[in-house]
Amino acid sequence: MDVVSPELNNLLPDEIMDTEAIVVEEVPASAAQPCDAAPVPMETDAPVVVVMPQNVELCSPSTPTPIASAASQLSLVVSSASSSSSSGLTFKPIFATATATSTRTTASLTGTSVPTTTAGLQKLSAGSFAISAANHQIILNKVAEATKTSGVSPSTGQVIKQDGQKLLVTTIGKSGQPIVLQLPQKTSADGMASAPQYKVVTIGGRTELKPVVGSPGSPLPVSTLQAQQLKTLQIAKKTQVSAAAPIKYIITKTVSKGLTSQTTVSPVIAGRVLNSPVMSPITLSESLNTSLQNLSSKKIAISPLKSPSKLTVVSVASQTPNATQKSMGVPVNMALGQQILTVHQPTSVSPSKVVSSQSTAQTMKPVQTVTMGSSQFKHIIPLATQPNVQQIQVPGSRFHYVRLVTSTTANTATMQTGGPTTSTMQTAKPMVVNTGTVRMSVPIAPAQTMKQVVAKSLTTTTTAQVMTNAQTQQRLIMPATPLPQIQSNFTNLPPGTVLAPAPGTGNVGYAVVPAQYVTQLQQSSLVTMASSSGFNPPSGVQTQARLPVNGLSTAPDSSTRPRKPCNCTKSQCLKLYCDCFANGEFCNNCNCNNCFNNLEHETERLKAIKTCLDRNPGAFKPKIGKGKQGESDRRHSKGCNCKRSGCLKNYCECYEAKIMCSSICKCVGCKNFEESPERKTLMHLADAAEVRVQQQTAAKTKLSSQISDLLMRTTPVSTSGGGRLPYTFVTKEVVEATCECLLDQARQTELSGQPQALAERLVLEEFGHCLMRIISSAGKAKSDCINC
DNA sequence: GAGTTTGAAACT
DNA sequence: CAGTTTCAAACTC
Repeated sequence: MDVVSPELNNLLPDEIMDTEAIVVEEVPASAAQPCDAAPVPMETDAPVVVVMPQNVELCSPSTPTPIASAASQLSLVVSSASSSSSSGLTFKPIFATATATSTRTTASLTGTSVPTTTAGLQKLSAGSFAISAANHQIILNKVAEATKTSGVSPSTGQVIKQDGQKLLVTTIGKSGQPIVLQLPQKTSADGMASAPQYKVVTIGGRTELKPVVGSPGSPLPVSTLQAQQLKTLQIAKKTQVSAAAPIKYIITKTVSKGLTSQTTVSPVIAGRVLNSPVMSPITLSESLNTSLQNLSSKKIAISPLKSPSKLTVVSVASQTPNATQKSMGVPVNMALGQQILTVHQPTSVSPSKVVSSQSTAQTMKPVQTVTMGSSQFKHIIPLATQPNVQQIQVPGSRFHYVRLVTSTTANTATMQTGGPTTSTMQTAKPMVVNTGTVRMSVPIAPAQTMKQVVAKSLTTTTTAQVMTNAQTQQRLIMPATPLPQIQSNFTNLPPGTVLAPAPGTGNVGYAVVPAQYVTQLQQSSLVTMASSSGFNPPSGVQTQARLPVNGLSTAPDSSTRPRKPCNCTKSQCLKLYCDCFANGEFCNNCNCNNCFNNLEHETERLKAIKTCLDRNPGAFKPKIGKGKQGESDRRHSKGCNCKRSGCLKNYCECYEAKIMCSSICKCVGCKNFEESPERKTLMHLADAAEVRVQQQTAAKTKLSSQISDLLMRTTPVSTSGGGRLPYTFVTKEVVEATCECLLDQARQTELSGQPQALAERLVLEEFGHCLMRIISSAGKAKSDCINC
């Protein structure tokens, strides 16, 4: 295992992983807040929520409730308020009111406009199960009065009881992905432990409670979960928990886009933080009550991202009272003294993209099992493709942050391989975190990237294979301190895992991994897998998820559009001069020399990132953001400083971004403003050029069509007479199409200001091209006729 | 494709 | 913070 030296770790940007202190109040779990309580800020202001690129629908058993997802998030927060023996969680559907508070952060995270109807995290009263239509969150609050019974109430059909625990399910994503919650083993009157029950929360489907034979800590039987994509959360009865210092569990599960991708379960993050002086436990209610204002100033570290939409940061822990906890994209539930489990499960792609891999998905039910039980707080987390690298997908995210946090008061955390897995998750390698107060912010891969990787694996091999191999290939850069502790706690970490102590935090570690890093890891895993399974992956290792998925091309968007290769020669691609680096990407297929922006130079790269952030904390933030009120929606964050280009060339960042210069620009002789005639001219020319290209394309297409049509009609003649001369193909339609091409060419040359002589020449050349097409077609027709 | 221009980033 | 240098992209020929 490679370990990053403390010196290097100190170089890592604090902004990325350091979290701001979060003021939380310890509140009894029973203190459920009304559903209309203050919404919990989502997104970046909250530390523990995982953003899922996938839309999820949460439906109550009786009344399926499709949820329009403004964001893709799924988080499970389970908090144990007391040592109560009863095991029950109430699940009561309640629709929360939408609030606009969370919208802002969402937008900042995703870089896209989010409907203001996004509702904050809804808090449910006891025995209730709330579904936030906007945020798609389900909060399961432990209710004291609900402890009498466990299981699903017929009337409500939504009761999941867990004594002393709250279960918060926050999800935004697509439907069809049930979540199975194994209720704590209930002790019957005769003292015998009853079979654990699994609460199946079908997102977008029905909810059902399934008794399952097996120990709480054991994986779910395959038979029970087959044919379903399940997310299993096993909640063992927690005992000996101090009521004064309730321990809460936060389980955040992320599901990536794609229905079948779930089978290729991605790395899981597991982290747990015990109560500490600085981290007092907070109840769900508190987290819900935590206003955005409180959290806004405590945003988590942000990766060097060019655009917020690409930010994938999961922050998790704060070690010192003064430590701040920042989180990108996650609502906070980050409570001190909470156990936090972040599980990322890249699930699938949109149904339309999963057709071909559907069968595979069925056979590979990714099941994530988290056992939180006993006083030891053991967490058994079957790890997916990258057991130790929890991947939280945020669409467009480019950077991955992995953070390990150990509590100073925590017991020695140990991580060991979990028990045998009998479920379909054969590949899932359970990871047991024993009382390890470790929080891990997991690297996140761009949704597209993840989806692509998943798709490839699905189409070529089984998920199990992917997972198994991924484990051996994964490599995690995790700042973690103290190193010895972390290392001892994560003996299962695959070779190459980098752990480093975070600067000044004593025992806080983190890792910063670019999205492509994960992609590379995954792809390398696929390679390994291929070697054992006979699958030959594409030669291009770093494809950035732009390949078609199952034969269906993924709709390219701005975030996934191929980036121009860089040509850096002196910067080693470790300075912002390099667009790749500036965008938080690895160089791929670039023309750079002596490139260090790759996996082979991780330490240098991290150091460079740190340096950039030290110099400018916003170095990786998007340059184009929203302007002030009354100004254009988009403007350069810093403004340009152009002197000679008039801001009408691509040298100007404003012009390049197709936005006008603003008041903050320091440019000289700026012509990039609304009323600028030069700008209008340029815009006109640009538009005209685009139109011309379209017209020309259309004309040529038409010409080809006419010729083809003509060939179809003249073929019989050719067969009888040994072929027709080319001029016989010059029909009225062909002439018209040819003229359109010529006129188009003429217009183009005229608009471009070409001399008349040149224009005439170009037109003639175009005419020649047209004739050649006609002749070629005629020849082809003749040839075809001879053959027939 | 080589050379020039340009402005952001980096440096002092 | 301002001036200078470095750098790579944009641009020109």
